[in-house]
Amino acid sequence: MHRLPVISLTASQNRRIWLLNRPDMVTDMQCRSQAARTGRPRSAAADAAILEATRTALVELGWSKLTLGYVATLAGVAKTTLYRRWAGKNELVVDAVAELFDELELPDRGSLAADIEGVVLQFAAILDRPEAKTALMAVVAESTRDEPLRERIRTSIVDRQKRLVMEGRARAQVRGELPPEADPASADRTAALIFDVVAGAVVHRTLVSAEPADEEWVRSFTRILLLGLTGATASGPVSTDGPSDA
Amino acid sequence: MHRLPVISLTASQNRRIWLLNRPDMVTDMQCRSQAARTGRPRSAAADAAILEATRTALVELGWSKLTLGYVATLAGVAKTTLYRRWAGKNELVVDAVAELFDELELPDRGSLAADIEGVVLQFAAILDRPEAKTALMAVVAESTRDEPLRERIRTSIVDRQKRLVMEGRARAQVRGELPPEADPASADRTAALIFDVVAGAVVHRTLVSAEPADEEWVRSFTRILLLGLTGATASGPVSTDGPSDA
DNA sequence: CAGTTACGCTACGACTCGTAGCGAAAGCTC
DNA sequence: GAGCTTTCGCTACGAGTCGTAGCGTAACTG
Repeated sequence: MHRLPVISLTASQNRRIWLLNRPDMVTDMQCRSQAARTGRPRSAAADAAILEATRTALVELGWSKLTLGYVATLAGVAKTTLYRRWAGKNELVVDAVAELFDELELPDRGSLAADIEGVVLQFAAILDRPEAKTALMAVVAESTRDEPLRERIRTSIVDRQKRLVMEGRARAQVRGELPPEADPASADRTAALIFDVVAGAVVHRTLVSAEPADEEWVRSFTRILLLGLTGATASGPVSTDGPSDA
Repeated sequence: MHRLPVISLTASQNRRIWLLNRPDMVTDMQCRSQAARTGRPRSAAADAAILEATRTALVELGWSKLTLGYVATLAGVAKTTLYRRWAGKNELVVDAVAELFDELELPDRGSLAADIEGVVLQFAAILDRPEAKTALMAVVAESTRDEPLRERIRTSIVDRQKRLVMEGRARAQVRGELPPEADPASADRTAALIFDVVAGAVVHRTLVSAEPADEEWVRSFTRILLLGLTGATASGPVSTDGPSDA
C-alpha cells in the first residue's frame, strides 16, 4: 500500500478536543480543557478499542440495530465508560467513521483529470465499506435535527474532503488547467459547488443507486466534470499510467 | 401554483400493491392479490390518515424519535392497525415520503437548460421539506442492509426521478441539443450517470452542506452540467423567462 | 500519605417494540 | 334476514434498549 502524503492535515486531532471535553458526567465543554491534570487519566487504549468496536458492530449489525451496550461488550469496557465520553450513538459513530477518512490524500498526479480520478476513487473506496455505508447516511439524517451533530460532522468529515477539492483546484490553476478566480467570494461558491457535485455524485451512486463507483464510472464522471469546468474536451485518455491502479 | 402535467406516471399505484398485500398478520406477498373479496374492507381513509400523520410526526419528532405508537394516535387509529399494513417504521416512512414526489413533473420548457433548471428546483423544493430531510437519508441508510427496502425505495421514489432524467434527455436529443446515442446500453449508463450527478448534487447540497439549492445555485449547477454534457458553452442566460419562478 | 478522577459492575425506571387475544363493526354471499 | 369473513379498536404483555445512579476499586498527582 503505497501512500504519498502530500497535504498534511491535522488529522484526527480536532476530534480529540471533543473527546476529552467531558470530565465524567459533564456534558458541557471547556470545563476541563487544561484543568484536571490530576486524578486517573482516561485510557487512550479504551478510546481506540471503542471506536474499533463501533466499526465492527456497524458491520455486524448496521446502524439501527447497533446498541451501545454491545459496543461496550465488544470493546471490553463498561457501558458507563462509553457514556462518560460520548453523548450518544450519533456522536460515537461520527467519530468512528471519521477515522476512515484519515487516509484521504491528494498526491499530485500531474493533471487535473488524474487528480480528480484519484481522489474520487479513494472516496468511493471508503464509502464502499459496509460500516461507512450504513452509518454515514444515518448520521447525516440525524444531523438535520441536531445542529451540534451537524457541526461535528462538518469539522470531522466534510471539511477535510472540501479542502482536498480546493487544493486540487488551486493546483490546476497553477498548472493553467483552470482559469484563476478573480473574486474570492465567487471562488468559494464555485469550490462549494464542485464539492457538492463530486461528493454528491459518488455518494448517490454508491448508496442510492447501490452500484459500485468503479474505474469505468469514475472515468465517465471525470470526463463530464472536466468538460463542465473547462469547457474544453479532455484530450485523449485521462489516465496516462495504464488502466489499473489502487 | 400552475402545474403542467406532461409525463403521466402511474403515480402511487405501484405503492398500493404493497400496501394491500398484507391480509392481516400475514407478511407474505401475493396471498391476497385478488383473493379475499369478502370480509370487511380496509379503510382507505385510514391509509391516508396514517401517511399524513407519519409526515406530521416526522416534522415534529424527526426520524429517530418517531414511534409508531405516536403515529397511530395522531392518525386516530390503533397501533395494531398500523402493523397490519406495514412491516415497520422503514416501510411506512418510505411510503409517506414517496407521496411527496408525486408532484414531480417535467413540463417542456423549451430548452434543455430550462428543463434541467426546472426539475432541479422542484426536486430541491421537495428535499427542503423537513419531513423529507430527516427521513430520506435515514431510509436510504437502512436500505444498505435491507434489500427489500431498497427495492421499495427504488420503485417508489428513485425510478420516477430517473424517468424524468431520461425523458428530458430524449427531448433534448429531439431538439438537437444532445447527440443521439448509438448503443442503447451506453445510453443507459449515461442516463444513470447523469441521474447520479444531478440527484446527488442536490441532495448533498441540501442535506450535507445544509445550504439551500436556490435559483442562483441551480443556475450555476446547470451551467456546469450543460457544459459537461454538450461541451459547448451554454449561450447566454439559461432562463429565458425572467429571474423568478415557482 | 490524602486528594482527585476514571473504571467496572449492578441495578433501576422509563420507554419502545411487536404481538396476542378479545369483542365489535363492516362488508360479502346465500 | 342468517352466516361467514376480515378489519378495527382496545388492553395487556414479554422482551429489549436507554441513560443514569450508586458503589467500591484502580490509577495518577502532590
